[in-house]
Amino acid sequence: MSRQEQKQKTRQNIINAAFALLDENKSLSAISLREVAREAGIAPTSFYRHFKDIDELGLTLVDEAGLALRQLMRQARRRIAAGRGVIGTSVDTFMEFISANKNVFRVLLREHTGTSAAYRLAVFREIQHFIDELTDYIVERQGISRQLANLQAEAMVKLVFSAGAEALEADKSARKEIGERVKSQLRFVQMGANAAAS
Amino acid sequence: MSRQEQKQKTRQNIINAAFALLDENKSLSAISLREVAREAGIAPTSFYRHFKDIDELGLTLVDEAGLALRQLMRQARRRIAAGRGVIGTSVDTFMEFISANKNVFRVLLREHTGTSAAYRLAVFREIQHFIDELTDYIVERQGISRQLANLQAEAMVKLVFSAGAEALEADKSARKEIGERVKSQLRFVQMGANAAAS
DNA sequence: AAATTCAGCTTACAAGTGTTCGCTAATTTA
DNA sequence: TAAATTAGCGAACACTTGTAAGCTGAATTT
Repeated sequence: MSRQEQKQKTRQNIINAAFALLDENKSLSAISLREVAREAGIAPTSFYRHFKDIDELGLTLVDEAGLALRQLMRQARRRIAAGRGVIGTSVDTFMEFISANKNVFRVLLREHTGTSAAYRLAVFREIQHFIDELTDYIVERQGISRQLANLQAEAMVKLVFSAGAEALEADKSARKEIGERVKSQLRFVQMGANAAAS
Repeated sequence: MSRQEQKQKTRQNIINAAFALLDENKSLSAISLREVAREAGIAPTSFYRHFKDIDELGLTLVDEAGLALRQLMRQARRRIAAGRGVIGTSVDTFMEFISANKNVFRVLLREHTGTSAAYRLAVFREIQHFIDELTDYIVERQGISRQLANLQAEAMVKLVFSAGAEALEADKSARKEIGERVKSQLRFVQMGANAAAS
């Protein structure tokens, strides 16, 4: 294994260790450098060979989480194209993603209202990205004004994220129920926006 | 001043100190006992004369915040009774409350997705309370089924809280804009729910 | 083959943490 | 008035934290 490869691997170990520590009882600002190092199996001081700060690691995690989110969106669109309803498919895909990547979603959720302005901004950007893409989709699909579509998209994303927050700690059957509720609520929003357009 | 009075006063000092520390960069789980004691002007060890834990203080803060929220609701209802639209009045009242009690609202927001299960549950209960009261109001006012009203209320509260989160860090003009946006979104939800009822 | 680079290590330190113990001084009770 | 209670304090404890300094050994370059 070349030196570069090894370094890359250790870096990934650190990232994985951090995600593993971000369970329901720890936020980004609460994980310590030493803790991460311990989990990653390296000496505390070796951490600095890979990240300037613990904050730099944090921002990396937010980036990775945002990336995963975008992949999720693509997946949802693919499924929609294959038939079925937009809202139903999207929510189901989202819920599946959450239960399969709990800690990834947790980072976004937690840091969205967290204590670090930098993290908050980073998460905000990821969510905005999400809203923008949904806005495009709605404009195209429902043929309403961009402004209305944006309001609708924002409301929908917020509702879905809120539901996701609840779903994180729920078991399978509760998650299903949460999913159904949010689907109804999304339909309210959709109908309301369409009504407002005419 | 009697001994009891004095003790009560010190206790309140501790609570106030804690709220003061909960600015945009600190969460409940991040404030240390010693920090609070310093701010309250007492010795670290004296803290234990008033609270068993720092967690006990945390739950007290959540309770106080919830109380403030309920007072807010009452105030909003009073204003509505005095005329004007429901949604407009409620949102305006809410936004005023937030800018006047930033740290109080911050506690609810932050700990809602925070790292302590106990805090999360406590906040969840406060929000649920809020939703329940709104549900009653909607049933009475819009004459739709309890189930639909509950879905509507939940969606509305979530949207308002999300908007509140943004408003916390915004300046006055941005806050106004956020308020207008969420009002539109609430109308979407309302129209959608009414449409679903018929 | 010799020189350079550099990921990872050990050691060390100052600063902060929660919590125990025993004391004091003043209020409250008997 | 004497005894009991108790809010608040200082000292001390065993931790954990971030980070600086300097070394080692193996991969890389010359």
